[in-house]
Amino acid sequence: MKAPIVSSFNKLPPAFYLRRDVIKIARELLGKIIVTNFDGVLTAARIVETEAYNGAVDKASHAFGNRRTKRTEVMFAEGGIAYVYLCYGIHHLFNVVTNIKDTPHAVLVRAAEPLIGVEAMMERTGKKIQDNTLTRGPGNVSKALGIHTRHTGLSLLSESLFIADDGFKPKPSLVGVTTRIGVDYAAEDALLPYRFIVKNNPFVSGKRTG
DNA sequence: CGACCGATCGTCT
DNA sequence: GACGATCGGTCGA
Repeated sequence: MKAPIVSSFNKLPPAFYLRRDVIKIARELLGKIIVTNFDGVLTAARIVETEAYNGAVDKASHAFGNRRTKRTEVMFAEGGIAYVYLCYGIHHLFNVVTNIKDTPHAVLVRAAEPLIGVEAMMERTGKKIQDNTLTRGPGNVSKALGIHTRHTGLSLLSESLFIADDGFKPKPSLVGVTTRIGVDYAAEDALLPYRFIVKNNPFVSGKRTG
């Protein structure tokens, strides 16, 4: 199979990530393409599910109350880099850091649709058959794309990891909004409508369909 | 279907 | 020393 021309992908510019409204950015990331090129292996997938984490005022955010630790420090940097952390000792969850320096906003990518490098994704995930679970759920997205905690802090304008816009946008009527998954501990903030999905897309995780 | 459970380890208390 | 922004398997209805 012929390798697609990656250079035709338009990287999202720094200005995309530097904006103040992380909710809006989370919605706009639907339809964008994550491209990774680690160790000469090219993979790409279109984002179909995201969650916004609204920094210091969001009880669900690791940076709630402006909590700075070694792990969360990258969220306080200028937008346009990756925040990757280990969840349950097993899963490497990929987030997009947004907003200006010292405002720790982030968008968790929860699901995507494979575009390039399906075979590599299957090898990385150990899946023997290609199905909707390949890039369904945040743990699987990272695993399939080869994203690891070692990549935390890496620029999203780098050659090995970036987010691209090919002009595709999901129809507004197909964008669903729900509460976030797995953040019950966040009390009233667990009720915020910060999760965005492409309706009817089989890669979307969870059961809340918006 | 839904409920439950084990895996596995860096991070923070 | 406890606990996850999870996943995949199993068990029972």
